[in-house]
Parts: sequence; structure tokens; C-alpha cells
Amino acid sequence: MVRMRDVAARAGVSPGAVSRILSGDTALRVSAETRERVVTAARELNYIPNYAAKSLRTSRTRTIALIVPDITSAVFAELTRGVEEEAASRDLAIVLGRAERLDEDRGWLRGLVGEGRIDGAILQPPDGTTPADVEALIVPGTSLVLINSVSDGPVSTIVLDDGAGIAKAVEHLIALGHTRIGFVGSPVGSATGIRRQAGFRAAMHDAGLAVRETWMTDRGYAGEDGREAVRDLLERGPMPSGLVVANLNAALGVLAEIHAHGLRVPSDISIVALHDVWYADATWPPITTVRMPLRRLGTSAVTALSNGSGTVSHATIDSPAPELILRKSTSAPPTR
Amino acid sequence: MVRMRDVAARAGVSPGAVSRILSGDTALRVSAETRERVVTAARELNYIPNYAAKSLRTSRTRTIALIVPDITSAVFAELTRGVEEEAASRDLAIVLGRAERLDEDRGWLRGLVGEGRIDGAILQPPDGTTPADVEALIVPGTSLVLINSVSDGPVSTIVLDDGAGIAKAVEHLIALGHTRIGFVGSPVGSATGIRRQAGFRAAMHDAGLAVRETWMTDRGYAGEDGREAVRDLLERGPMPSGLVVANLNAALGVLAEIHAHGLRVPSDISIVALHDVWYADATWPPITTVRMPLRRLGTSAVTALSNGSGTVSHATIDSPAPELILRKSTSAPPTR
DNA sequence: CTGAAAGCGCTTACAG
DNA sequence: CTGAAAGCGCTTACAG
Repeated sequence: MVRMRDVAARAGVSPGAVSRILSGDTALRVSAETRERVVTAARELNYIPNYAAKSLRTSRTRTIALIVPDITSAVFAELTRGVEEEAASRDLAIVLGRAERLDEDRGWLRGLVGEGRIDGAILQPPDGTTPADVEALIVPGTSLVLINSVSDGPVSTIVLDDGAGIAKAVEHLIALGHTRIGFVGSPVGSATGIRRQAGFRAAMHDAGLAVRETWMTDRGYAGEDGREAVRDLLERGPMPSGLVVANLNAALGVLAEIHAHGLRVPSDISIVALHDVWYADATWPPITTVRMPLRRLGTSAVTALSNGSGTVSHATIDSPAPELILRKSTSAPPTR
Repeated sequence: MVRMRDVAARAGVSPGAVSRILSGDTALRVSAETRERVVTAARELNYIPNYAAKSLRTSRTRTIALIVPDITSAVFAELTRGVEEEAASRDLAIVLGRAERLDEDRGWLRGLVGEGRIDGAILQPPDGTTPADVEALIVPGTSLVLINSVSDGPVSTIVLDDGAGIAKAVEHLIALGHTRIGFVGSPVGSATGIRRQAGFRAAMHDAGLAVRETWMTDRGYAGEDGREAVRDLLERGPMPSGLVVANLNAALGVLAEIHAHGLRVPSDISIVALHDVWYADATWPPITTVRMPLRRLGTSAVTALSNGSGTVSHATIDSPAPELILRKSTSAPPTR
């Protein structure tokens, strides 16, 4: 390993000078030639500053963590891009993590924070997270921002405008002529589930349409949850003509289960889902979706984090606005 | 931040003793009572050892990196689980990273390694990686293991038995009565692509079946690549009755494009894909797949890493054996 | 303005 | 056996 003192020796200056020159300290009065000599020496020796030493000295790591319930969910892909993009522009390293359950995984997460490995964390709390779980993560000097969730604690939060997204989906169905519209959501206890269901009710209300409780399900966001939701609906009686599904993964399950029961999409029943992912276009029929500004959510979260651990802010990302991606899973309702 | 010396003060011992007791140094002759007092003090103060200090001192980080081309691909989910599982049992932290192109991303990757942030890395080289790209990542004291790829350099490698997986798929089609079998693969330059294509040719040869070059495509593993592959096949003339697709994501595209052209799966054409992911079961029809031991690949990679940077090993994961997951996308070929 | 020196929080060889 | 002290590689307040 080549150390700073090696660079200093080669350039004929003190280690302190190397540190100042390499960190771009402009206040330093030194000849351009010396500066050049140091930079050259560093390059020639292939010098990379030791991370542990630097961070021990400064108590900063220039590293942030992005923790989501399921890092491999395609829905998070755009979010990750946004975070990476903004982090790169701020010269921040990012570590990705997964926390399916905060009470179980709190140990390592708290370790990550408490050991001083990171300067801040962007966390999407998994379903069932309690305020105490979040509180345990608050450490002086480390900033925390919650995404897609709310908190009454002293923590910054950034959420998507789920209501606007769902409204977009509802309005699309209504514009096609649907009035018998159902909602496939997730259990209470999920912050996004609450907002999406509320958004659904509000949009229906605004259109003067009644919400039929037997057409409301709350199984969850996974593909299998979507299948179960369809079975729920089928058991309860006549199906709606259109279904707003709160998550694309669940929509795949909905589509499969509907097919399995011999119904046809969209001629018997229309489907529109929240979140746009590549495979929405690879199902049959391709699924009409509402694309949400997940990338912006990512960049904003990094920005909020960078504003320091002192400030607490609450923001809703409403731009770019949710966008309807029209495919083949929606059409006018069947004539009866 | 509470430091070791705070614990020492509270327990009435020296910092050195705290260090030894907390790290479980059994050679240390100290009364059980003192040991207890130190442990209690540490817990009461909520002491967490400073990561930077420890790692500066020991030049070990107990952290490894897992770098794949696309962390959000569901295909990598199982791999990630395996890595996490084995890392946890060895008390290793893991950081996840993405490298779509090694030549571009080499900077931060090299930084990660060179700065001493990690003890080792598990890397799946993206397509188009050159030996020089990999060589630049070799740093004394940091171990590197390549997965799903080969290398003639001094680097450990672990690969899946792609040939066995593809053979399983081919044999399944043959058992159903197919003789006109095509292959949807990826471009040369992809290590897995080469192995899978070779596996296909070998399996066909073993069965005494001819490989028709017009039924071989090499677009890639993404959904869109699968669509293009189908268009290629359609342009070239009569379709095969069965298709082995080298990656499930591509298979979704294949399925969608086949539907779009009015053909039916499996009655007109059967599809079987490598890699099993939840959404294989949520398409219509659900896709028959070959499940590969990705979790084992993950655990093995961590084990290889832990064996130190000195040893170079090359392994093929052939157990658990590739498993056929029978769904609805395959049937006997159409009678003509 | 700039060099020498202190110190970040640990671990461990060494002396007692 | 165990405490005191050195030192990992940096950055930066301080003295000259």
C-alpha cells in the first residue's frame, strides 16, 4: 500500500502539504510547479488515500446507505438509479441493503449506523415497522430519511404522491366508460397501502361513483397476493368491470389468476396497475400502468440527506406527474 | 460517541483489557467477575466499536462486496440470498454494487478495493469485460472471485453448470416428442452465453438431433432481446416446435412476441427457459423453467473469498442439480 | 505561508 | 499475566 508519506517523499514535500494539495485547498500558497510535482507523484505511485484513516480522522465516510425491503424488486430499480445518480454527483459512495423486517434486521442496521460506517441512510421501512423501530435508528451525526412512509418522529420523510397516481388510474377507467371499479390494495399497516386506498376512494368520490366494499381487497403487493385478491373477488360475487391494482407485481398475479378462471383481459375485465416496470410490457396482454417519479424520489432523498442531520423536512414528490402508460389491458367495459 | 476508554473507566480497567475481553480473548487470565463487569459496562453505555479505527488498526474490514451487472434483476435475488446467508454466518458485512460496464465503472470499483474499504469482492463481470479490466481489480490483500465467468488470470472463479441446465431443458422438450428445437441465446462475448449455447449443441448432439442454425439466435437476456429473437426466427422461415430460452427474462419477451404474432403457446410452440423467478408463474401460460442452484453459488462464493487472497480456485456448482419446474408453456409438438 | 506535531479510536507486541 | 505505550494513515490547529 502506498501512503501519503511515500508521495511526499517522492515529491520532496511534507505529508501535510500533500494532503492539502490533493484535497484542492486553494488557500494554500504553493508554486504551481510544486503542486504539479505532487499530483504527478501521486499518480505515478498510484496513490489512493486510505479510507479508514481518512474517516477516522474526519468522522465522515462520504457513504450513504439505501435500505429497502426488497432490493431485487424491479419496482426499486428506478429508485436505485436516482439515488446512484445524485450520490455520484455529490461524490458519495452508496451501499445497498435489504431489510425485510426492521425489528429483526435492526441489529445490523444499527451496527451500520452506530459503527460510523455511514453518514446517513435512506430507508423504506418494511410493512409492520413501528415508530420505536425507527427511533432506534436515530443516531446523532447520522442523518436518516424515510421514503414512501411517514413518521411523527424527528425524521425527514419523502413520499410519492400515491393518491395522484391512483387517481390517474381511476380516471383512465372512468374515461373508458367503467363505473364498476374495484381496488386491489395491501393490508393496513402499510403506509403506501393506506395512501393508495385513500386515493382510490377520493377519486371515485370525485367522479360521483360509489365504492363497493366487496370489490376492495388488501392482500399485498406480491404476485401471489394478486392471485389471492382475485379469488377473494370471485368468491364474493359478480366481478367489477375494471380493477385498479396498487402494485404492478400484484397485477401480474391478478392477470394470471383471471386467465386461470377463464376470464379475458380486457374484454371481460380491465386492469390498470401502479408502477411501470419492463415486464409490464411482456405479459399478455401488456399491462396499462401509471408510471411514478421513482427516480426523482431517489435524487430528492439524497439531497435531503445531504442537508444534514440537523434539518427535518417532509416532502411529497409530485413532479414529474404520474404518467399513464397505455397498453392493452384496458378497454371499454363489456356491454351487458 | 462512546469510546472504549469510556467503557474502561466505568469498569475500572484499562482500555487494552476491554479490547481483549470484548474480542473474546480466552488467553486472557482475568476473573469472571471482571469480565462480567466490562461486558455490563459496554452494554450499559451502548458501546459500539468504531469501525474506522478498528479497520485502520487491523487493515481488515470484515466487509465484502457483491457486484453484479444488474442488482435489480430478479434472477440475482437467489444469489444475493446465498451471499447474505453465508456472510452472516461468518460475521461479514456485505455491500451490494452494480457494474453495467466494467471499463466505465472500474474507477469506483477500483476505489472500493484500493481504498481498503473491503476485504474482497464477488464479481459477475458484465458482458464485454476484458481480461485487462479484471486484472486492474487485483490488489494484494484483497481477494476476488469471479462468478458465472471464466478467467485465465490469477483469480478464483465459480460458475454454474449452465450446460447441465440447458441439457435438462432440451431433454424435456425431446421427451415431449419435439425434434425441431431452437435456441434463444446471447451474443458471443458473454461467458454464460458461450456455455449455454455449447450445452445446447451438446444436448442436441447426444440425442442425435440436428441443430438448425436458422433456429439459433443470440440477442441477449433482456425481455426486449427475446422479442427480437422471435422476429429473427419469423423472418428466417418456418418456426421450430420448441424453444429453449437461455434466460427467463428473455423468455417473457419471447412469449409476448409470439402472442403478438397470433401464435399460441404451447399448442403452436413450446417454451422452456433457464432460471426460475416468481413471475415465471404469473405469465400466461406460466413458463416451464429450469431452476439453477443460484443460492449455492452465493454461499460458495463467500466461502471461496474467505479462503483468502492467496489461494486461487476454480469450481463448478453442480449440486443441487438443475431442476425442471414444470408449468404450462410446454406440451407435445403440434401434429402436422 | 507552511512544516511539524497532535490526535482520531482502536489492537497488540512488549516490558514489567 | 496484564498495563502502558506505540502506531495504523490520515487531517488540521498551531507555532514558527
